[in-house]
Amino acid sequence: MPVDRSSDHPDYEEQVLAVVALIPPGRVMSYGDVAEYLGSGGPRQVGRVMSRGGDVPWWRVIRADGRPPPGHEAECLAQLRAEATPLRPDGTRVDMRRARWDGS
DNA sequence: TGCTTGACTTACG
DNA sequence: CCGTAAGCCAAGC
Repeated sequence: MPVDRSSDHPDYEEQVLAVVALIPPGRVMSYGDVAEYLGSGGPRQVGRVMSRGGDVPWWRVIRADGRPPPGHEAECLAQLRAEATPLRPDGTRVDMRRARWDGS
């Protein structure tokens, strides 16, 4: 009989991590962007996977307002800066208009 | 079974 | 710029 996966997504973590790994240096995606790219779940689910951690450039996934996740601001900004990611003049947020990656 | 929590987002004041 | 409110989805207790 067909497997009921209507509420079963054990591979979701793999999907999210795969997309994050595809983000090129100097670019970023918001949690909502990753969710939309996958076409499943939502920003919170992506955030949940990211919080679990993974061998991916997690710093390239930030909030929609261009601000890094709480508790990782310094590390995230350090990495973004090292990769020449377009930052706001204040240096505390990312210039989403330029840094946002659409998957091209 | 039901409420709380969380690396979210958008809108309003 | 900051705080609050509502919407959102899955996991944990």
